[in-house]
Amino acid sequence: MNSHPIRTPTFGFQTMPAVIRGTGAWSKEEDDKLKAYIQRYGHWNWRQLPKFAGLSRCGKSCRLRWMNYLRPDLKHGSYSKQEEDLILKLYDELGTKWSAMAEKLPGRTDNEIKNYWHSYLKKRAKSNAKQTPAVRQPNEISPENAVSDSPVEQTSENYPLPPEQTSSGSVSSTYCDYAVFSGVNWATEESIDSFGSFSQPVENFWTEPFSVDTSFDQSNFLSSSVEGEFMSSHYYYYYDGSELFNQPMQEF
DNA sequence: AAGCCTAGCAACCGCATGTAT
DNA sequence: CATACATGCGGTTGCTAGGCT
Repeated sequence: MNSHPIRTPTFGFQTMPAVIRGTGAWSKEEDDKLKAYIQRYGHWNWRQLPKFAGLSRCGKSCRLRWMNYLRPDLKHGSYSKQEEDLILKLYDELGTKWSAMAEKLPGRTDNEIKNYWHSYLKKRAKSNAKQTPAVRQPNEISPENAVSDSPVEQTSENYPLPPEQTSSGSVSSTYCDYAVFSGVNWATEESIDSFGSFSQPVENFWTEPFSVDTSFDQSNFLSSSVEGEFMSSHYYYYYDGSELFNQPMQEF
């Protein structure tokens, strides 16, 4: 499938570029802008982000695009048998709590799981149900499944707390303040240098729309989904595979 | 070859929840 | 405590590609 067709439900295919329209399918250019911006500064405020990233999109749309498609830790492609079975099992336990399911399936998003369920697994579940008539209702917790012992389970309690709002910053951020998105490989000295100094991004960041800096090779940064971490002069950054956090240095 | 149908998937929408003021 | 704002979640829509007739 063409990954970025320009189309609009209202005006028809390719009548108006998405970058002008600000809705519809994302163009390669928009993806690059968003990806580069978040890698450089993090998603400190989704509502404001598109303005600074130079995108004609609403924050919600940017968030969705990042979460469901651009995040470097995402798996794309077909599901393994184990994943299918796990989704079926989780649906049995959780019902339509897609985000909760996504937590147990590293690299998969709630949207993706939901789509996969509706397009494929629902049928499989139905055929299974025919074979085994005594089917539990979704959300009904079975005794054998009541205790989650999934090795990939991680709750917010497992993470260090997100940063407090700093006295100098007027913007609160739940996850990452002007953070460079960090994964392994991308925390090399050269990588950090290519972004510029961490001690000075804030001023331009608040006042200038972001322009994509193509001087670094993004594919190198996106090639790894392994957890990683690095330090700036003031904050400690770490990436747990799905979220980026930072902590004031004194916390460590 | 052309038209129709359908599966798959990206994206949108509205509501719920969490957090700051 | 009330309100506003930001974010997250789940349901739904609509487009494309590919198979079928």
